[in-house]
Amino acid sequence: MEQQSLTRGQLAKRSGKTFETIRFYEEKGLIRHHYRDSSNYRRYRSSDSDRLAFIDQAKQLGFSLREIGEILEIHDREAGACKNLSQKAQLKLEEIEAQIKELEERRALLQRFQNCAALDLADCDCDIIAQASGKQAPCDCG
Amino acid sequence: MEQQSLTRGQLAKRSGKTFETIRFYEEKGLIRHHYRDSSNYRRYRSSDSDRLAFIDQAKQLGFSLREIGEILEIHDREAGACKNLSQKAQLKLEEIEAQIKELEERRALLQRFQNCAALDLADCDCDIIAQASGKQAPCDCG
DNA sequence: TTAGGGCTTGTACCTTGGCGCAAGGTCAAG
DNA sequence: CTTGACCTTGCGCCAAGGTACAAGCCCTAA
Repeated sequence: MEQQSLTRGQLAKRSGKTFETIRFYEEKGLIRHHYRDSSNYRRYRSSDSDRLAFIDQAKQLGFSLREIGEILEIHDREAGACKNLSQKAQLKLEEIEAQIKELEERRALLQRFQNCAALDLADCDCDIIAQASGKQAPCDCG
Repeated sequence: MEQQSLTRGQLAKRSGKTFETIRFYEEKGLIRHHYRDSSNYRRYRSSDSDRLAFIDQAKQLGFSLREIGEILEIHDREAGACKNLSQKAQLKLEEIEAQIKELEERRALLQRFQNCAALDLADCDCDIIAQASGKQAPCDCG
């Protein structure tokens, strides 16, 4: 049994994307139509909905569309290209570690700011702007 | 002694911003020029460089320019407006907590993917795309 | 035959945080 | 008087990840 071909709208429906998004992904090289039918309509393989599911998963993992494009290209080029994929995953993992670290620092900073700002005293004369330049010491506000 | 006024370029230099960024921030309402001189040049207070330093700090804390605008507006409107600022900081803190949680989940997902992809076997026939749709079980690759 | 739904293309728009260029006004020094 | 540095305005551009709309073609059913 031959693989069934899908129009853009059909593929969109199956994959939970919009009609326009399919075109967008195709422009970005993430998917390709298989052929054009006699009405010049794009025809996709039904397996392309798996491909779109993969794109969603990869987005969840934090890969950008550009990166997903690279991953898919590797996948299409070399069968079972685990090595390259593993490298990409490793890099992304390091990126995420760095992002977490950054956010944790930001949280600490913000908590300090919060400690200051939370002291809602009527006679508070701290000036967050003067503090920013270091001209005024961080206030105790009380 | 009067506060000295600065041209756009002077303020830019002092605050480590570009000439254009100053205009951009002014369009966004983050800063305001004090007056226009006889040549129609914008003139800023020298204290505006503190304001720009504050903007930088707030960006570090994870506030968007829009949010910083709101904070500055509160600051300008009410002296020592700690209460509102505290609320904003609290919200941002919660936002950051959520982002960290999300990244940690992403990290866990990615580690699982990594465990699979790292098995770089010549005879690996796992297909990450078929896996994405759930049609193929995650491979052991060996 | 006509209405509708689906498809085609090109193009513009959205947000965020700016950058960059052109055409012109202004000012001080040489 | 001219040159260069500085300023003015208005515009268009970038990435990312889409969304949206118009004008037109295609096909089918009533």
